[in-house]
Amino acid sequence: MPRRTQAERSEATTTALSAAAHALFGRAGYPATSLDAVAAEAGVTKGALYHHFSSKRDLFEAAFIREQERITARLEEVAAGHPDVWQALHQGIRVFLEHCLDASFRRIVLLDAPHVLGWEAVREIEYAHVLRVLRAGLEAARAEGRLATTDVTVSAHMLFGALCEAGMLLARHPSPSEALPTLVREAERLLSALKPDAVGPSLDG
Amino acid sequence: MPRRTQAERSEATTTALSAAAHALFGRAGYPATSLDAVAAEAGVTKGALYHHFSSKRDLFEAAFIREQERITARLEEVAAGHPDVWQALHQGIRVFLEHCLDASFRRIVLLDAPHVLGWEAVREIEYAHVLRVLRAGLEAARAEGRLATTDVTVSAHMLFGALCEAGMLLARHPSPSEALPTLVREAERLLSALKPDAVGPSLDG
DNA sequence: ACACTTGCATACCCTGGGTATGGAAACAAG
DNA sequence: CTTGTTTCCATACCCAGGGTATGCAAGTGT
Repeated sequence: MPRRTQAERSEATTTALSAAAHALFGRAGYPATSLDAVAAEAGVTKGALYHHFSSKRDLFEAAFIREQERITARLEEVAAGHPDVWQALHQGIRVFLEHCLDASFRRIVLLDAPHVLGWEAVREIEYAHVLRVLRAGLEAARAEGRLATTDVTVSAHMLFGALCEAGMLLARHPSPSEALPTLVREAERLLSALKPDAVGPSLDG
Repeated sequence: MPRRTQAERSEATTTALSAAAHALFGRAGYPATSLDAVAAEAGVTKGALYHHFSSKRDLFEAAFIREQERITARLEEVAAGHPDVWQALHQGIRVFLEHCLDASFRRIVLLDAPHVLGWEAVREIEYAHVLRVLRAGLEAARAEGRLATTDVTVSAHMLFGALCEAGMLLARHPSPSEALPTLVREAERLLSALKPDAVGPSLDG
């Protein structure tokens, strides 16, 4: 590699490290992934790693953000393709659940992130990605007067929690393609609770 | 301590270790808790620890089960005190959310367990505790013809996921006591989606 | 051409999970 | 009450792996 500028070198190793970290964290999980292994996979040494990332946690955060951007891009695509708010939400649910079949996503986002980054940090980052899209969807429905929820943020969070659990359930199922319709149906049932004509949380029979 | 039988000694140190582990894991979290610290807190050494527990993970599992038993006992109490199925479920939601204000519970059950034990193991254990109670509640409602869900297991899981997220939200709120009513309301809204007269997951407007 | 900064490799430190060994106390058998 | 055996646990150690310190070569501003 003759005559590369500093910025080029820097960017090359950074992305190589980020990609290697993403691959290894997603395959083996956080604790089973050593920094030496990441550096080796990226073709550099730990010295380079610590020059660009301050800690293992920092490196993991990069991988986490990478995953967030992937799923967010998919969801925004879906949202853009469906002018009707509820249809967009329904399709978004399906796409999210299908996305949970990806082992790296589950490992990094659902299993390791809360523990490694802490709930606060995860929430912060997700607010700029997945939760932003979900919130936007609910907000749009509310603007059209088609949402009964008082607190959109809370609803988005709870719905997201339910979807994550459903995603794990789906992935663990012996035949995910068979289980998917049921999961989607039940998820949509929960979503429908937010519609204005739902029975609501009254304490009747 | 003059003349103690083997079983007594064994049981004493085991419970001491278990209690110490529970305390430290709950306060500092899994990675920040060293086995030396646990042993010291229990008044023994690592030798004793490894004689009774096979690994750090094993020790954590004991702490996790301890937490499961605590919340499960509370919920069964609630269930027993409310003859009406839906009222029991409503009260159960409130009690669970309030229980999330306990930092040890959040740390051990919500944050660390999935990562340390793996989702499968957590699910297995929760099936014998929290999820068993929730499932029983939903099953009871179904037996009375007051539940629309086709798959009770799936509904229980998703509801549980939503409640955990709500619990984290509650705990992080600057004034949990103020936030609690909203959280409970929204949780009940989701729960009401399972009632037979809810609008359902149809693809209407 | 010069000092100076950036990018990274090598070598090292040290916490902490896990193991191996040995001894003391309790139990079983004669 | 011995004597062999097992249970319980402390001491000492191993080593993987996250993080740090140092040094050097390749780029960079003047």
